[in-house]
Amino acid sequence: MTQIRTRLERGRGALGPALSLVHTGRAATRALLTAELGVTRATAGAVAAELEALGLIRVDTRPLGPSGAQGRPSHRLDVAPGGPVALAAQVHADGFRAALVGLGGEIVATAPGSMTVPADPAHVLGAVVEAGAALLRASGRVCIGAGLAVPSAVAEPEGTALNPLHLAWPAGAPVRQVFAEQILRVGILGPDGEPVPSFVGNDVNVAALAEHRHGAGRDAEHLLVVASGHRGVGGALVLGGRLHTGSAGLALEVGHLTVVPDGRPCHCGSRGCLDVEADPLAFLEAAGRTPGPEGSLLQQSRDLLREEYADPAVRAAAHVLIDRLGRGLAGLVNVLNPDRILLGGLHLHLFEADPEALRAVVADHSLWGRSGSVPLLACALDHNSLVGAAELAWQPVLDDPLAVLG
Amino acid sequence: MTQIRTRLERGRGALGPALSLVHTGRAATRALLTAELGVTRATAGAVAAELEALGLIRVDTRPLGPSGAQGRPSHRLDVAPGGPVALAAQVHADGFRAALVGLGGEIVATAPGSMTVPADPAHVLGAVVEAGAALLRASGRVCIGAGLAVPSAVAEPEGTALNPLHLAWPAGAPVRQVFAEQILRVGILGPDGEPVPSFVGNDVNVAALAEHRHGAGRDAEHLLVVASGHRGVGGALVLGGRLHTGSAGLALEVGHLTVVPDGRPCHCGSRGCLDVEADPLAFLEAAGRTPGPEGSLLQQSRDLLREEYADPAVRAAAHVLIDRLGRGLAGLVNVLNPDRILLGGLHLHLFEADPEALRAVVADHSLWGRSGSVPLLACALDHNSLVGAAELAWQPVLDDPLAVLG
DNA sequence: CTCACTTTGTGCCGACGCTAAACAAAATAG
DNA sequence: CTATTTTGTTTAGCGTCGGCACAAAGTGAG
Repeated sequence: MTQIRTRLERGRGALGPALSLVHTGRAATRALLTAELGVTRATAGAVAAELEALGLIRVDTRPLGPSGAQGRPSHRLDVAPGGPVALAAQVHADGFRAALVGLGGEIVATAPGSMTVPADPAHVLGAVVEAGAALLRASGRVCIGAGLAVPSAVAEPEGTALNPLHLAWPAGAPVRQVFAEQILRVGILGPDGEPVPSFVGNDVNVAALAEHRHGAGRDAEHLLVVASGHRGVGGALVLGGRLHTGSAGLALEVGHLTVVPDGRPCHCGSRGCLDVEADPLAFLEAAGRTPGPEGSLLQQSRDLLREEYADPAVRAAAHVLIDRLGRGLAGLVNVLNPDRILLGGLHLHLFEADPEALRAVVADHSLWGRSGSVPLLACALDHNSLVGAAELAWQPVLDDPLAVLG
Repeated sequence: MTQIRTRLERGRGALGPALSLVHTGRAATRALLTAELGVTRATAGAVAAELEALGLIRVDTRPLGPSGAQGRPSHRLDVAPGGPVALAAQVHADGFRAALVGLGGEIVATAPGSMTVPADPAHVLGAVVEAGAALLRASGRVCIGAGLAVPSAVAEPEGTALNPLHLAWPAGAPVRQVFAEQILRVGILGPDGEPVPSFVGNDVNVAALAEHRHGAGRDAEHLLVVASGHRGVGGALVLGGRLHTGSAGLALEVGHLTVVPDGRPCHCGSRGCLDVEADPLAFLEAAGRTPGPEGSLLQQSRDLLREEYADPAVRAAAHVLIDRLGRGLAGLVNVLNPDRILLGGLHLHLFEADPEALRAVVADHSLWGRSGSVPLLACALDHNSLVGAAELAWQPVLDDPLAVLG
C-alpha cells in the first residue's frame, strides 16, 4: 500500500529563472512571475512554493492595504529573512573587505581590514576568509558560496591574476587556487557539509555584474562599464545578463586604447594609452598637483573635483581627461555598440563634473554617435565589487537552486 | 473508434539542434547525433526520422564498405538531395550575385550580374531577386527564405543601410524593406504559399557566420573576422555560434581604430584610422602605384602581392600594411579576447604573404599576446558572403524546423 | 449591504517529450 | 560458428507543463 509514491513536482525547469527574477527585483508577486516566465499561474504558484520550501523566498499573504487596483490582490514575494548568504571578499590597494550578501544583493554584514604589509596572497586571502568566517558565525546564516574580487585580469580557466599591479603579488599568482585553499583551511562549509565553492573575478567585471542586476545597469542588454580606481583603467561588458570575459577571461582590457597620439609611454610598449592618460594619477598631474601621502589617488582626485572645481587649472584638467575618456569610450562604442555605459571611480566623478561635455565627446568620435547616442550613467551601488563578488557565488544557485540546496 | 488518436512524437525539442549538427557537418551518423545531443539512441532515431520526413535529410542505410570499426555500422545522415534551398543575394561595388544555397552551405546554383548603372536600391534588388527567381524555377526546389549581404552597416531593428559607400545608394536606405518588397513583387513563395521571409546583413558579418559554420572558423567559440574588400575595413564577431551585432547592429565597426598616430584624415573626423590606412587603396599608394582602371582595387592589390612581391617597394608596402593591420588586430584582441581570428580580402593576401610577420605584430601589441597568442587563419570559403546571406535565411529553420516546414 | 466583475491562487487531468530497458540487427574477432 | 561490440527500434513509464474548472479576495455600482 504505497501511500505517497512520488508527488509530481511542477515547475522544475523554471526554478532558476524564477529565482533570478526575485533576485533582481523583477517579480515581486506571483502574478508578475507568471507574466515574466511565460507560464501558467499553476506553474508559477508551484515554483514559488518550491522556492519557499528551499528557504530562499518568503510568500507574504497578508493584505497590503488598498492598492487601488481591481481584482484579488497578489501575495508579495520577498527574499527570505535569515536565508542563505554568499561570502563576498575584495582586496584592493589599501586593504581588504569581507561581507555577507543575501539574495537580492543586500549586504547583510561587512568587515573591513587593512594590509599593513602587502604580503603574499595566501596571507591576505587567509585574513579575508577568516574575517568572513567570523561574520558567518555571528550571523548564523547558511553560506552557499564565496566570491572574491581582485584588481587584476584573471585568466580563465586557470584563475590566475595576471597583473595584480598595486598588490605586490607576483604576476600569474594562482588566486583561485589560493582562495579555495583558504576556504578549505578555515572550513567554510555549505548546506551539504562540504567546503563551499569559490569564485574569483576582476573587480570591474564583477562590479558590472552587480550594477546590471541591482544598480544602474538593470535591463540593459549590452552593458559597458568603464572605471578607474587607483591606477589604470578597467572595463567590463555584460551581455544578456552574463559577463563577457572573452575566451580566456582577458577581454575588455580597455586601458590600452590609444587616446593621445604619441602620448606618454605605457608599460604595454605603446604610447598614449587610456591606462596612463585617464587615471587618477594622470588627472592629478594634468591639474598640476603632486600626489599627497594621505588618501588614495582616487580620493585625492575626487576631493579636487568636488572642492576645487572653481580653480581654472582643475576645471581644465577635468576637461582634458573628459576628452581622453570620451575618445576611448567612442572607440569601444564603435566595436561593441552597447545600449548603456556606466562609469565608475574617477570616471564617475569626471562625468558628474560635466555630463554634457563627456556625452559630446563620445558622440563626436563614435561613428554613429550623432544619430543616436548611447546613454551614459554613473554607477549607482555602494560596494558594487563586493556585491558582484557575491553574484559569482550566487550564480550556481540562480542557475539551478535544487542542485545546490535540494 | 479512434484508430490512431495521437501518435506521440519524440524528439521535438531536439529537432533544431540536430539539424544544426547535420548542417555544420558534425553529425554524419545517428550515433554521432546521440553523442552530440546528449540524448538516448531512441530519441536520436526519432529526430532523424522526423527530419527525413520533413525532407531535410536523407538516411542512407546502405553499407559503406569495411569501415574497420567493430560493431554494427551506422547509417549515414546526408543532406537531402533536391531538398529546400535558401535564396542568397549579394550586392557589391561592381555588381550583384544571386545563388541558391542548400543545407550544409552548399551552393546549388549561382548567377552573376552587373550593375552598369549604380541605380537606386529598388532597381538593383529587383534585378537580384529576379535572377534568384529564375534560378529557383530552373531548379524546381522549394525556397525557405531569402538573405541579402550588403557592403554597409545595417542598423537594427530598422534594417537600413547606414553607409553604402561604394553603392551610390542614399545613406539610411531601407534595404530590408526594399528587399522584402521585391520578394513580394516577384513572388518568391515558400512552402506555405506565402512570400518567403527575407533578411539583410552586412557582408563581413554574414561571411563570418558562413566561415564559422562551414569554413575556417568551425568550433571557435569567440571568432573574430576582419576583412577589406574594396574600400575600408570591416569586422565581425561570432559568439557561441551567433553573430554579435551589438544593440543596434552597429558593433564591430573596426575601421576606426587608430593605427597611425596623426595619420591621414578619415571621413569619421579622426586621423590614422584602420579604414584609410589598411585598405587596398592604402596598399597601392604605399607601394607607389596608382590604381588602374581595370579590375577592382582588391584585385589589383592581390595581383601586385602575387606577381611582384619580389619588388622591394611592394614587399616594404606589404610590411607597412601588416604593421598597421597587426596594431588594429591587437587592439581588438585586448577588447574582445577571441580564440581565433580569420582574415579576408586584402588582409588574407597580406597574411599569406608573410604570416609570421603579422603574428609577431599582433603578439607584440596585444597585452597578453606574448604568453598565449591568438591563432590567425585565412578565410577558407569561396563566396562566404553569399553562403552567409543564406545562413540568415536558414536560421529560422535551424531554430525550429517544424514551425517552418511542419 | 449586496451583487456583478476582475484578478489571483489551486487542484485535477491529460498531453508532450523524454529516459530506461529489453530486444533485434549488423558488423568484427577468434 | 559463436561471442562480442555497436547500432537501431520498440515498448512502457514518468516527469513537467498547459488547460480548465473552481475557489478566493479584492473593487465598484446601485
